[in-house]
Amino acid sequence: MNPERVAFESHEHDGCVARGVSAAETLCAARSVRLTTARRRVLEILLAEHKAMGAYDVLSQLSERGEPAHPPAAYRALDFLVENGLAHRIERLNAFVACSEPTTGHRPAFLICRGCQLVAEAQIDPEAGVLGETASRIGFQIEQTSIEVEGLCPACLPGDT
Amino acid sequence: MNPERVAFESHEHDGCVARGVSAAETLCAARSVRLTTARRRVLEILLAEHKAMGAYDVLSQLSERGEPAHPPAAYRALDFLVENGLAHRIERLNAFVACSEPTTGHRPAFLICRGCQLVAEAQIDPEAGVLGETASRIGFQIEQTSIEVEGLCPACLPGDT
DNA sequence: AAGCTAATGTTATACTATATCATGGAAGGC
DNA sequence: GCCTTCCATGATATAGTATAACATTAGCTT
Repeated sequence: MNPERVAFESHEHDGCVARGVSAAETLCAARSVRLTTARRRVLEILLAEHKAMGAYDVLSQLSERGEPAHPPAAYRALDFLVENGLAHRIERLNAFVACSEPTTGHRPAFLICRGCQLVAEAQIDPEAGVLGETASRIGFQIEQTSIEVEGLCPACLPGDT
Repeated sequence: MNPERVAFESHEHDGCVARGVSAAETLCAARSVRLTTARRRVLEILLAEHKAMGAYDVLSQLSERGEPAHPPAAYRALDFLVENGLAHRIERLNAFVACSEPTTGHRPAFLICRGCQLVAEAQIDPEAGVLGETASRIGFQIEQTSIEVEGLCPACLPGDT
């Protein structure tokens, strides 16, 4: 399977939420961190789309489900998910997306379609390649990376009618 | 010269502002766009540091110089500079930095030091390497890229006292 | 059950960015 | 020279994103 294709391929999406939550439970248990109700709800909301959602989008989804819906509720849950690799922050969009491969520690790159808003994750090691080479040459120690590209996915390319 | 080293190397910084403004003038003339006073001031402010500055940091610098200082004044000038490749937006920081190589059209990567806040620009072609390969394999058409790494520059690494 | 720690509730506020409409100023045509 | 046109700026208001600070609750350990 090519993780980076998931979002753009048509797929049985129903399973995404269930599988994602289940993977998260396993991961949290292994780490002895608590996937509380609030955190699980937010994860479910993110998993329901392959799109990036703003914190306030998440908030209104919470509100629709009758959950507490003040900003810190959303941000705290999102922070937890990001810290634990269950979600990622898309800096270009000030938004969040569920991780598509939560079992592996990783620093993915993102392909963001400006047509359909889908976000795909590509498993890329930023330390490899020219960037890592440049960093090590000048003695820069990489801690965090954001690699985000915006453009058009195959389905949104003109000509694909 | 290695452009990506500029910010982290000690250098005669006085020249940076003058050279940057002069390069901007040439570039704007060539393109028949206007480097107005407001835009030049903002560019000077950015060039005075190799750090990323928030729009409101720029705004208070403008205010200190007796320039008009309402948010649109800063954002408009910053937008102009970014559109014309004279400055870059650092998404991770919601901030802006003067371009260190304004003469060339480019989509640079950024090395952000969390110790001293300096931002260095690395001339990297994002379409090369694994990312471009992945994109073309799945048929994703890249339009914009943000490649930003955060970490510690040589001078801020512990052990360098 | 007591006591500790992590998580959540609640309110207020800080920070980032843009919409909108009014005003001013430079460049080219007549 | 003057007009027109377009681009840039002024000015005000407001939208959108994120966190500070402190009170309260809930889960775990003993």
